[in-house]
Amino acid sequence: MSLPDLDITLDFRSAWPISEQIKEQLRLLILSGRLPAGEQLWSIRQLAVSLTINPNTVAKVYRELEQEGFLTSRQGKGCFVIDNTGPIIAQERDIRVRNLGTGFLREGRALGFSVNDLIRLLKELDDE
Amino acid sequence: MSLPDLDITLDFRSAWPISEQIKEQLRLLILSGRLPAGEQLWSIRQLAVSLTINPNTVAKVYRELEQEGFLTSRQGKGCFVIDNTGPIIAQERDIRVRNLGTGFLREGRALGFSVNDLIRLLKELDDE
Amino acid sequence: MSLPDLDITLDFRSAWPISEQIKEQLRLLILSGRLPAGEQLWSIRQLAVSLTINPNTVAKVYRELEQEGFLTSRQGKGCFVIDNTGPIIAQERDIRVRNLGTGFLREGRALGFSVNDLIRLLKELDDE
Amino acid sequence: MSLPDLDITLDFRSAWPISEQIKEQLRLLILSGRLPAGEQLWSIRQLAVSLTINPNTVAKVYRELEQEGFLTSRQGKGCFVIDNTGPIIAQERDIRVRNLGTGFLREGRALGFSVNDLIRLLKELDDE
DNA sequence: GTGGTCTAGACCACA
DNA sequence: GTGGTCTAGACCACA
Repeated sequence: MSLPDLDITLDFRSAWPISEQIKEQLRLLILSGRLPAGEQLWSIRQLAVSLTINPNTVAKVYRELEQEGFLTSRQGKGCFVIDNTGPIIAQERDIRVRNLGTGFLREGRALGFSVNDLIRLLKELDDE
Repeated sequence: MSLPDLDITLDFRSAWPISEQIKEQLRLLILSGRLPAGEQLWSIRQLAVSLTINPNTVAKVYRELEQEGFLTSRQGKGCFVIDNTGPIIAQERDIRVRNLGTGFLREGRALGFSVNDLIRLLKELDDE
Repeated sequence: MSLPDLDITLDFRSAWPISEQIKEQLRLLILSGRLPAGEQLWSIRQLAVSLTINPNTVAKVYRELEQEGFLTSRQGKGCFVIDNTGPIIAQERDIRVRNLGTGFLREGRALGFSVNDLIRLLKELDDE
Repeated sequence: MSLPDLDITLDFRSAWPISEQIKEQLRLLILSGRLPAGEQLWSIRQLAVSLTINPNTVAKVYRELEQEGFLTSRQGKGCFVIDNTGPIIAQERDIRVRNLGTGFLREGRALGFSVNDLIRLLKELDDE
């Protein structure tokens, strides 16, 4: 299979369900373009084996991502990344990064840090 | 009750367990000092009613936060915020903000944004 | 349980999956108001027993209807019909009846019947 | 190929099996006479290519429609529409339109519409 | 082989 | 008791 390493990591001990963990990581891979538009995804069985989880769980993940519009599946053929180059995806990317930024700002402030503290931190983390 | 509005919001439809949602928000309120050291928390029943959830859930939350060292409970009196001005708390705050920053940086980059994009975004969000 | 007889009938031999059969009938019960707004639905286990199917199948049905906005579920409490008296539901009802009418008209014509034939048929069926 | 455009449309995302979707549309084309008696149908390969599905699926469809009496196949020559002008076909047409009407009436009523509402709707749709 | 549905049953979170 | 997640495994439709 020519798919790149998906680089999906699961925390089986987390309260966050593993299906949600996979969904979030796949969404990010698609939005970021690391999974190119039209690309065939790992088959349900392959991904299940490689993550050592049950095929049903992967099937649920794919079904829900299909409903959200991130991929399409076809009987007997496989699952494919939808076109992720359009303006809707670009907009979705913007929304996500803004949400992340807002969360970081809000929590950071709640912990007693100023915007400048947070910016300094980002630069510092970037240098590492 | 002299406690300020706790400003805890729950998403009942989320896959993230309600108890975890409450714990995370209480941790943040304590770390940030918005719940001052020594302050008495809402009683289990009060919080349960005000969040429209079962007292068992609140009891579990308090029990676990006590184990983590965020609260102490005194038989028959209630639960109280531990001293949140010490160096351990300060260190904990640093760890959390670094984790948040790392996450923001990682996800932001994955979505195709540079550190400078992210910093610009933080400034922009700060001005609003 | 005070729920009225749901009057859901399944055809286990159909190519149409039973989960889809249930979904369609529940949608209709909700849109028609026969399941009143806010009403608690049969529990997953109750409905599974009464239809002699697996609870997982009912859970899937409820989950998908929740995503479509027909009901909401709460951990440990149950599943509830959403407010079905609003204008959106009225509009949805209109859309559905128009689709049905269009389909009837199109297929009827394809079979060689005129609109008047179809109207006559409706009256005749109504008298029975 | 002199066959008219078959005008068969498939919904690959539907829970309704693709083979059933094709069968139903072919039945209607034959019953309606749009596929004239004795007419040669598309070859299995042609139809498969034009619908972007697997030849096995088309073969299965043709085999089942032959069993139902809608087609006949002649070794090495192809599939042909049976005579659709006889009384049996006329009767079949009647049964189908009655079923459609019954369904429209039942669902329409369930949604809160009267027979007169439905008749008015049919007239309105006919004018468009 | 690939996706989709369904059953059976364990286990957890919440009421 | 009630919903939610997950595993294990059968069986079907489609390629």
